Amino acid sequence: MVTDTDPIAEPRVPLSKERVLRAAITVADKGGIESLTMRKVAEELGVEAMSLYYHVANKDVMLDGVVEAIVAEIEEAVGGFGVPSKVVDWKAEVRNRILTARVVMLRHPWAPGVFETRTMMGPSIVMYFEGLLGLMREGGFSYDLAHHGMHALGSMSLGFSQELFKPDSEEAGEEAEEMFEHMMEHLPYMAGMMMEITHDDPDSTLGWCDDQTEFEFSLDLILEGLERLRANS
Amino acid sequence: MVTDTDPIAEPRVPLSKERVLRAAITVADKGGIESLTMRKVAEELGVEAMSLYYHVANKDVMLDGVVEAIVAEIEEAVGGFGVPSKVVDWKAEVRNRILTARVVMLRHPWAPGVFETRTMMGPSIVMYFEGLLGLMREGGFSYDLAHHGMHALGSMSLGFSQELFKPDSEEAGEEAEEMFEHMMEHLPYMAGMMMEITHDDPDSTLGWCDDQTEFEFSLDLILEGLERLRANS
DNA sequence: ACCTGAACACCGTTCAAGT
DNA sequence: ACCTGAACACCGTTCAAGT
Repeated sequence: MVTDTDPIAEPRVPLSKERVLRAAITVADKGGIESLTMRKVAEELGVEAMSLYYHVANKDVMLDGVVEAIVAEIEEAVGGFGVPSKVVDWKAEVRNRILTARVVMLRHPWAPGVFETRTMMGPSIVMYFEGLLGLMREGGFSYDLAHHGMHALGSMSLGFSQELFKPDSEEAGEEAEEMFEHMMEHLPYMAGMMMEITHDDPDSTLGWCDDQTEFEFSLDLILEGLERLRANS
Repeated sequence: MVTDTDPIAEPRVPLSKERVLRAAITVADKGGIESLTMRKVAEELGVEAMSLYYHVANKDVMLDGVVEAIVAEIEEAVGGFGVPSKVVDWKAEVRNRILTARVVMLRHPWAPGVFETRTMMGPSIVMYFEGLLGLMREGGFSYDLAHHGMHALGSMSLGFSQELFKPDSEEAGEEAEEMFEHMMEHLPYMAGMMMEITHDDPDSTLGWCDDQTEFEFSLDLILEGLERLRANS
């Protein structure tokens, strides 16, 4: 049996805000966002739910902390949010930073949903945007255009696009045959697109959308649009 | 007092899926998304919560229905999702359709959050995208480019941009003075942007971001990028 | 200083029962 | 066919109490 002095016993490391946030991320990584409850986080830590409230005021500030922790992961992945004094290729640097952020976000597929419910941005995210803004500024942008540009990038600046209606099942009920009949009749353009695109692609009809490909297409469309505006200003 | 035969009594119109969905939208319009509970919807209808389950299987399918109802509002606002056989200016038509959708979404500020939690798309949304796709196709797009384009538009195609961290309070706690000191020291680019942009603008520092202006800037950036790709293909 | 037990208000949902 | 009462499992959170 385990006592206080048992050398085999786990060290019984005390709780802390950091441990709570890490546990929250672990829980969400394992079970998705709907599993992220105070009680589950406590369980992950081997503690009662009420103990968490000593370290985080409530669930909302816990989620703020989780967002900050994810941004810290991004900071580590990109090697700091600093801005070199001379930026020769702003587009390449911004693109690289965003695609690196995306790698982190893909490790936490539930995170975009949490980011979007946050209303205030903590210091880490501010620093992230400060870095992006700095890259654009040193890359030759006016503040005004850079500001528009950050808005245009939107959630992409943090590496996610929040796809509307991920087509994992799409009309999953119907027979494929019947569904195709229906499409030919009522959705001529969708049907045409499906036929043309699946033509080149041996994957199933649902495999059209390579998220990474679409993300990079959209990102480059915006970055190139901004570069054009910058060059003509 | 009111009895069954009292002619003054309200007609006691029976429940229906449509009435439930309309009530749900009313509740969310009044109190925001967190007030949209089964019990509140029932209360809005003067009925017990459990009665709803006779008309909608559960809350999730109720939300699916709510999304469909909102898209129906969009359909009415744009005058149908049809595609003219000759499209002379795809950009203007797509732009107009999207900005009209935006007007509807602005009436329901809670709706974007609901849209983004939906996983399957119902028939109305499919028809909406069919219409957009048709406009692009008849406007001279290959299916492949149109497909990329729809992904690039993302949630903007339905009229919302889901701003990250709406800066309603942003560091609301600190004194303005102290905050400015802090910014000058640690956030040189943010501070510079703030100074340059607020310079032209008599509004408060937090009034930079006109959502409509930013939305249209982003939308036009993407539409013009797509037009360029279309013209060069 | 740090953690817990009991309790409260509020969810979504089931099910047997009413009309 | 349509609606309801009572009940259950599960939330976030408070508060007085333990160590």
